Amino acid sequence: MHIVVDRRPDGVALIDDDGSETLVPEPRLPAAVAEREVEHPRWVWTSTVQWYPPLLEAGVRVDRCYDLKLVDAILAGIAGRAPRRDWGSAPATSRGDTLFDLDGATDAAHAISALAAWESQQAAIAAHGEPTKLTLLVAAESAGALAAVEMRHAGLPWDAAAHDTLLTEALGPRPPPGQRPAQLEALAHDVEQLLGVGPVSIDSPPALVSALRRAGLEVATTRSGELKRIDHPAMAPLLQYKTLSRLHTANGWNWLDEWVREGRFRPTFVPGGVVTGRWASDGGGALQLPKQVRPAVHADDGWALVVADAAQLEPRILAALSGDAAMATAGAGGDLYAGIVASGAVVTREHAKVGMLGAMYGGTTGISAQVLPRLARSFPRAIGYVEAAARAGERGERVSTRLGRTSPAPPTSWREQQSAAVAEGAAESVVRSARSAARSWGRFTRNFVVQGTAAEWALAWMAGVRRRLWTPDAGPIESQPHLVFFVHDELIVHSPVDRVAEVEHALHEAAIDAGRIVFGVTPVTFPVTVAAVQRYSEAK
DNA sequence: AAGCCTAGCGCC
DNA sequence: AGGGCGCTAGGCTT
Repeated sequence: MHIVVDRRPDGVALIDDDGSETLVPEPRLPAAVAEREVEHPRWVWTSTVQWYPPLLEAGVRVDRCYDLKLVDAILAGIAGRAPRRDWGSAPATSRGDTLFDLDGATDAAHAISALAAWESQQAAIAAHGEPTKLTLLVAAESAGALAAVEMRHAGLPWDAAAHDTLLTEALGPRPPPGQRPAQLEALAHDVEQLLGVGPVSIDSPPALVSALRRAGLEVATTRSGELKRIDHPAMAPLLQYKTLSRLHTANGWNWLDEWVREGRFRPTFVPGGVVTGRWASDGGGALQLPKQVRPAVHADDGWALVVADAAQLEPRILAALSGDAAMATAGAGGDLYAGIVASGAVVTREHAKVGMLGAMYGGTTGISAQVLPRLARSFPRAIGYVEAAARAGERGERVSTRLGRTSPAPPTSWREQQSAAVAEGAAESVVRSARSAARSWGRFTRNFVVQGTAAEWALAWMAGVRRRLWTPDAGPIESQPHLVFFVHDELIVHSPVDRVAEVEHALHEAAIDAGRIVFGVTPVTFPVTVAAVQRYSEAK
């Protein structure tokens, strides 16, 4: 038995094999939106990552969609709605042509209930104080989900032979399973000899700490930062061992075997996977691709990788969020940190950079803390904005991104800790640890507003690039310039060499659009650096 | 054996 | 006593 979902003038029909129909009310849309929807249908479905891959396999590219699960997660944060768990297995419905054959009455029931979810979500958005912004967020989140599935489908072009060569040059030939590569073996041997306290289980931090202490070195951990400050001949081979061991275990031959097939790395991107709205990845460590292995990311013959990076995205986001005209001016020249130096606020570009990063992360030590007062004098609105977000977090309040994604409420245990600290006769240690926890939550909310809004800008950018790259009736996605990689503020497009110029144009234009979409009229610019290369490592 | 935690390091 | 992640190995618990 099959049930076909079909759109009708008076609603959405679920048609059974025997011709019987169940009519579900058409979700209502504002007139202007409805008109646009007719020209550019937006598929409403429970989950893009669930439904889109088989469509792509079948050669179907979806232009726009509405992802019920992703929107549900956003709204659950805002309205205190309980996130829904039982989405069932059926897509909701199409808006436009028939897309799915649904199998059986159970799926039909799911389709009806998903339609109800759509209406409930629309009502929640309409009731929100900023429905227009929220609608943009929902559209951007859903467009990102389409791009995520498309990027996995196309895959990142990967030169496995080049990867093998760089591994062999660094580690020696690939060893049999269970054995250490020759270079790691040699370095481990050197470390043992130079420490002179017998055999050392170099891969076990506790064992390594005790060996170092036996050798008379006062260390608490085996972190490379701590080891670097120690003057001892064993430190050089030990630090090199750690670097190479990391390469071997995280992105070595095993990784290559598992993740690269037919010249493509196909990671699973997880839209909305991070609390701030950033993407996460699942498997392959896609968002932590080390610079060491980027020479293996290689365009096909006759193609190029167009690598684009949003320059100093987060401080620019902060400037726009806070309406800091002085910081907008500092960023107008293309290098925001150089602009901060030119403003006279600080003396070096490095101070400008670590100062701004510290302001956005809540740094309290070092150069970052030293230059903060100077930045606060020159850019009071920008610095004031993150300070206010931090204070709100310390009070247990929630904060919001530009388009309306909200930070989670602090856990109950946090609230109890705060209550205990203000109770009469609270021990000083209790007060101290509560204050520390409050500051910590404040650093989270401080960063949330910037990181989360930057994620919104990046989604809008990606959606604009995706739309510009696609030409209907010109073959499948992977035969045209197409997105292949995304990391927070960076995009890679795989493009035929003779179309690179238009791809570069698309990347620049979409960045300008993204600023307008997220912030409306703002003096803040969002420049992107673009480089067409053969290997990822040649960019930047 | 499987599941969970920690240390440590990679990325933005 | 600087935000957000994912992954691996070691080492513990169940």
